[in-house]
Amino acid sequence: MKYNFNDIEKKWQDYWAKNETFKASNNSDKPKYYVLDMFPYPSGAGLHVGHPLGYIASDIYARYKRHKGFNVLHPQGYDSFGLPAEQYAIQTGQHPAVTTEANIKTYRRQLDQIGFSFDWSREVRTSNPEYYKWTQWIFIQLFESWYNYDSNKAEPIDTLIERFNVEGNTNINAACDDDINPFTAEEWNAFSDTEKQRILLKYRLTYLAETEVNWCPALGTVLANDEIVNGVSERGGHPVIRKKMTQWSMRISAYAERLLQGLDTIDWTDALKDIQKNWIGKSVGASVKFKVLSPTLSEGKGVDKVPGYMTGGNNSHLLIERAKEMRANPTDAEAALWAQLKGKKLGVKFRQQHLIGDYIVDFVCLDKKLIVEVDGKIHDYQIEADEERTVRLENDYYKVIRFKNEEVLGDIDSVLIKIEEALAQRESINSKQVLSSGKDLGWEIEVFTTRPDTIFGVSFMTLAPEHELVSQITTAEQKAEVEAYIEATAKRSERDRMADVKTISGVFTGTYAEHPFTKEPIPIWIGDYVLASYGTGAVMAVPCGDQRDYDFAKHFNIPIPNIFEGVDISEEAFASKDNVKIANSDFLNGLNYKQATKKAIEALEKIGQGEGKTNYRLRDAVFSRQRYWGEPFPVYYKDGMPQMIDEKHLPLTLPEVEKYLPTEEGEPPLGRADVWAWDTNTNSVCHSELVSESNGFYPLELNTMPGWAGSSWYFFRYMEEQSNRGEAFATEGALKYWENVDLYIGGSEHATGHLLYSRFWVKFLYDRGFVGVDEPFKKLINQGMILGTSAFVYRRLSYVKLEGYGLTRWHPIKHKPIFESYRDTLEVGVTFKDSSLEKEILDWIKQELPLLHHNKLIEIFGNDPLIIDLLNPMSNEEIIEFLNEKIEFQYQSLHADISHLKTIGEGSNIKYTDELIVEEFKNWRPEYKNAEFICSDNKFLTLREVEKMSKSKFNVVNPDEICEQYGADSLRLYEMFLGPLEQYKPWNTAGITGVHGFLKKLWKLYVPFMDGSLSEVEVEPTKDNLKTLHKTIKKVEEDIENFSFNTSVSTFMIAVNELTAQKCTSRHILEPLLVLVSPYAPHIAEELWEQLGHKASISTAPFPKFEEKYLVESSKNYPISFNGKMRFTLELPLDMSKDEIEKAVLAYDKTQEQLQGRTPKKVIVVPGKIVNIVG
RNA sequence: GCAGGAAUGGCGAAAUGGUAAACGCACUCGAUUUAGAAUCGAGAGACUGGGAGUUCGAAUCUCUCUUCCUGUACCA
Repeated sequence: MKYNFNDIEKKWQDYWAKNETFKASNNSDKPKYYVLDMFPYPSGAGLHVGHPLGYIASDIYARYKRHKGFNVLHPQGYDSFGLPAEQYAIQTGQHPAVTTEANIKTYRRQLDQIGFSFDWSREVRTSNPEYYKWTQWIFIQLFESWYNYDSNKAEPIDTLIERFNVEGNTNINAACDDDINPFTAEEWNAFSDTEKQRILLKYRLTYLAETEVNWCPALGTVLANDEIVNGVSERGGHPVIRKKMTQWSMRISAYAERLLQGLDTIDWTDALKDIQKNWIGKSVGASVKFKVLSPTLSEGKGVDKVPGYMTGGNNSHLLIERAKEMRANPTDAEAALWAQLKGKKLGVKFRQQHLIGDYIVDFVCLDKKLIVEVDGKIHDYQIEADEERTVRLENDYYKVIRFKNEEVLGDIDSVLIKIEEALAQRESINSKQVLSSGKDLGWEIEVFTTRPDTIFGVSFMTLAPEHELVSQITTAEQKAEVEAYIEATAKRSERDRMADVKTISGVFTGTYAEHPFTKEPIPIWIGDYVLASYGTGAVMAVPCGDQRDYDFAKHFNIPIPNIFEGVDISEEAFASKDNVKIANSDFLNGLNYKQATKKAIEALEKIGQGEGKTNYRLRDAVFSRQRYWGEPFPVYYKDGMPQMIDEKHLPLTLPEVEKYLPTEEGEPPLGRADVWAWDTNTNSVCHSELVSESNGFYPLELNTMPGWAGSSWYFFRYMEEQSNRGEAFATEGALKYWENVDLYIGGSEHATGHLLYSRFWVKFLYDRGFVGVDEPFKKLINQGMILGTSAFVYRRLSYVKLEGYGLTRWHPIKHKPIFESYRDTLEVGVTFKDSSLEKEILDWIKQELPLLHHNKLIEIFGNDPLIIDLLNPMSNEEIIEFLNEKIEFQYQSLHADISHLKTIGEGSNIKYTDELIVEEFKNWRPEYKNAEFICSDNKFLTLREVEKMSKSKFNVVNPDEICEQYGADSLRLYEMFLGPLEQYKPWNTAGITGVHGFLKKLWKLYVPFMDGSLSEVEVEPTKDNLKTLHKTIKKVEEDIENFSFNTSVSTFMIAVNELTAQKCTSRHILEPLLVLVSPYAPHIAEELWEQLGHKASISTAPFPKFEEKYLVESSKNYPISFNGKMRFTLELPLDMSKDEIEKAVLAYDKTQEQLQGRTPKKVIVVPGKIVNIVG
């Protein structure tokens, strides 16, 4: 009787599929249990051994729960919209639906072969129109909702409109855009429909807004913050730039507080909760307004007040004469334009030939910082190029628009319209002054602080260099320095700033703010340690309580007042909030952090210069993607305003396009669709060319939804049976029965994406009464990743090093690829010189160069004029001479596919070595065909390193082979046996024979039942049999409940070893044992269960009941320790009292031997555990 | 920098404050076998990263240092 795992596994997989063994019921007397795996994306590479880890764990749990009498929902499906299929479509022209379908087939085959107990009747795919109909429906609900902070939940937008109708918006406490203007009910009712829509958009939970987004040109799409890793795209590693675009956004920030609070109600790991907490980034504190003092008020500390129109720089005294001269002699175009601009003809004041910094601009509106330039004459006195000057001016927040002489003279009307448009987009400086209550200049700086208690410790303020007030408050004296600083910091990339956090830099603006309580002047600095994007872009610096402020103050010799009682701040700031009293702080003296914070906020509120405030780091989520393969928005545009398609006309299905690329105009791929407009007459999609608002044909939205749209609610869809899915995303009964996911297993990489967004959507659906739970996943476990061992080959690259123009440049030399066998002295990314290697390269170039060498040079060095123009005029000899000593080298490491490595052993013991099979590697890529391989000892070695298992790293191990060789049960057991579920572990098949051997041994225990060698008489279990069984039941049950699957595999091994030694043939032992094993190794369990004579599947057989009585012992082999060290053991009855044990132990020979006549000081007796003798 | 986690044989790992190293791989020897594989049996091997403390007793609790991993990035 051999254990034919392949046949057995096939047999039971077919049986389960045919009998729908794991189909969940929506009507059951059993308690419910919902086990879910994180939604897989069906990639073209199929499953590798890392993927099933979590699936096996959840499957064990699901099967265990069935044995425990639960009605288990354990579904699976596919997050089938996504980038890879689209990238593939762009490359090959294959429709993403086709490749996705093929990928799903592979996935399904592989999943089936591992024997998962999924209820496939409930499968969902996000790319199915019957599914995304409801994704679109949820989007519409979000659009039709606003967030009311008073009731603290989302409400239908109609309730907001009603309130606008009767009271305007001044009393509304809503999550909304920042730029809301107050209006009364009368004003609201007078607004046009379009205007009303525009305003409502600022309140809706999903809204259109111009946002700065992470644009990835290579992928042609926008990426979310969490899709960017180290400044490049997570998928593909392409560069990402900031770009302004009109996008759909989700007002997730409205839910920041509830997303944070909700974490306390769910059973997730602390690590995961911490990640979400950090991402939400709540800080409680106060917003404080500091009045900006005019320099004259600062009593000699500032400089004389400069009139607002004097915007010239330090050279004004020289330039002003030229400006006057130019005003007197305008060109025709300038004169014509000036006639139209002067005297506030456009509603704003323009000045002509005006000094801005060191420039003279043609026309400027200072209030709106708009400069109008008329080109066409030579500015002989002006050396800088116009472009550079524009950049400098725009750094100062001026907007520069240019016109040509001909434009002004030929069509002055359109020039004026353009100027008016530009003016309309500019904010007025004066309008800000109206809002403020500053004493003199009328400006205020608002800051956010988490430490309002330290307000008396403020000795300066720091603004981000990008802060809008900087250019306005900077005094003439400081102007040059401030401008230089802004320019310098603008050049520093984000990465530079990050890498270099130690350098302290900043500049004084020359202006002072007024302390709200002491009225002392506080110098205002700018510094790039303050981020424009967080809070208000300004901080009140408290150097004694904040290390960065402290460092800044030390560096620039700014006073550091100490406001903490009895704290030494001579070396560093005191940043703790605990155990300290405030001092030198007027009315806050003697208070602790909490009391002082409260009192300071009260005082600020009293004088109207601040209030308690909570800040969140969480930003609204961009929801648009410029992609084809995603859910279309159910949106068309009327008067530029988005309109929702009525839900009864959903789904709005994805149209066909001939190509999956953006259009020539840069529109998303849907812009290519011929049939992509909305006909409001028939409520259906119509030909794009028909668009005409008067006839009711409107353009449809061209963006599609991001990947997280479909995955934010799929767990509800599983609750509904296929047949009822038409009427709702899930019926009320189904939602009520299944509630939410009891156990969710997946990787921690989804911590800030999927897991946060789904919580947001669920809370929203809950608010609007569509679901009855406000958290999707009650318990969540992160499985660790299985790592692969990659192989790296080292490629030697050659460069020409040229110096000049103050820069060093390395020009790559394009010779055939050269690979070197790995040795530990090879370093990646470091350039070095080597004369013999250089000679080789020079010889090669010499040989390559023909007499007319221009084209060849381009072939070798690339078409870069910096080097080609340099070398081309030289003769061949001169070129070689010139290049001498200028060649440098560098190593680059590349992934080789591990299948190109030599193997040792065969069959089950096959192992990859470090050695590369050069011929296979050469044939892998056409560009390696002629590559040179430098071996050592006739071997070409790779560097093996453990990293994430991934197709792109060519280190994947496919589970198919394991299944074929050892069977799915062995794979399942082995993956669990590798170690704790959450741990990261490299894949190594070395131990798989161990678990496979265990299964064979298990099988052997049952052979007597199969080969007829067992007599018909039932064998009664022995005491030992029962002890082994019940010990195992207890341990396995505990282990599964604790998700400690590795230890239960050991427990099975121990049980089988013991039962084999006991020669157990009792059905009363072997039957329950199968049920214990069944969640882990279901195929063998089913087969043996059947062999024991059962007709029904083992899957719902009751889990054996643990009975303590079989483990009860009458005696215990007590470890006897002396001073905590165990010396020997002594068998004593368990019913002995403490005193009796002590007596018995002390009377024992060995005890006396150990004591050697000493009297023990103390004897510790823990009955049933241990005896410890001290002395 | 901050937050979280980890460190036990050659390897993966186990151990409610109570006999440290279970279980598996690899290794050695023996049996069976023409040989190998498979199977069976036997065996060798780590005193828990370093230091201190609490305790009758510490892998486990506290402090500290070292190394590694993960997350996050000047968050006011």
